[in-house]
Amino acid sequence: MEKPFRSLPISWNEVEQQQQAKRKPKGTGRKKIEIKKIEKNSSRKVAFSKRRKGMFKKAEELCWLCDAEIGIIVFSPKGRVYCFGHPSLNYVIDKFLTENDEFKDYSDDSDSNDCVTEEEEDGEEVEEEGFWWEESIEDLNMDELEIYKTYLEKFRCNVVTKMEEMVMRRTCERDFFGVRGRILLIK
Amino acid sequence: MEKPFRSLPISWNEVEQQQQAKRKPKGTGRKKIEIKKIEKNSSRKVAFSKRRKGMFKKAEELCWLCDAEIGIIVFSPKGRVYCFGHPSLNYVIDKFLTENDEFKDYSDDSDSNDCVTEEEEDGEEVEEEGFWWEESIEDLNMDELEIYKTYLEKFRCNVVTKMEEMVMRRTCERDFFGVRGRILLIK
DNA sequence: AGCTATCTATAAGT
DNA sequence: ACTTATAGATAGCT
Repeated sequence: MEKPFRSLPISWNEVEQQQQAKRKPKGTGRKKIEIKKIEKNSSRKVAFSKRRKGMFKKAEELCWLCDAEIGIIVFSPKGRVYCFGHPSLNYVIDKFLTENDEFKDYSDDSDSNDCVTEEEEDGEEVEEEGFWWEESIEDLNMDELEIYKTYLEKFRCNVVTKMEEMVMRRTCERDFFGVRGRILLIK
Repeated sequence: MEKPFRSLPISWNEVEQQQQAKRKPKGTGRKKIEIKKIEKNSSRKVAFSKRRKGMFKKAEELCWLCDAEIGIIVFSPKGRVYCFGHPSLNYVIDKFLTENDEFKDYSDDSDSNDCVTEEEEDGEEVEEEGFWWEESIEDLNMDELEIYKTYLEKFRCNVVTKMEEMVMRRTCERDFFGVRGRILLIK
């Protein structure tokens, strides 16, 4: 055991720093916890906030990395709701409920081709008009404006409802675009 | 620098182990990745599976630790659906939809400005009556409708901007109500 | 489906 | 809120 000191992969400086750090830790660091209800009120609130954000971030990353569609609804014990949705919560819920209703045939592909982006369906006629609210209303005539007004009513109703909810719950995380959809303006 | 060896917090054995480990790493270890769509098919599949499981675990822990109610729906790009629900997915969705549908009278406005900043643009007139989009447009005449249209243009422009931003970020968590403001309808 | 180095999330403490 | 040590998640291999 007569190795020369210089063979150590850790320098004296580093060792000193480590020892120094051990003497006066600025924080205690993360501890292992049991996964059971946190009884202390303040701790539970902090954990809820941190972990909720963490989970939503994970969801966002999963959407982005793997092109997934995700909807998340979280109710706190107090009943406050927090949501995440991509492309929108209502889109995901609708899709889920629809698929649940019509007994869709999920033939087992044994996971082999999952998470593979589906190519454009050729037969599907997709209107490329865009969203109705993206249309300019400058050129609309009175009749068209009337129709627009109808859509607007529905749209505004959703906005107001959403806004009141958000204000009440003091959260701005709620997906607003429940009214998202493509509607062709009749001309 | 004549410290005795025994003051080292790291033993020779540990040092040897570390050096040994460096010589023959059994894996390359985790690498930092950009959060954008994983183009390689196989990698995306694997990431989707791992991260989906990870997220569901996080959700489960959040439920247990903080007594939360959570529902999660995930669609893979292929269209396969994966769910999580506590106490059950249907319970959470029902609760969410019920709260969404029924119009609630929120009389407590003590905290109503928590997540929004009221801002006056360009010295515009500000009224305390309410939001212009809360007004019924049923009774507006042509001139008033014209004015409404002008506000709507601005409003819609904000909505479109926000939406594009959201699509860019692929998240619907963002606060949409940057456009909130009180504007008096001239009558 | 396992392994491990490394990155990331987060429990405690300030 | 901010910091920091550490538990936990996971990218790249096999």
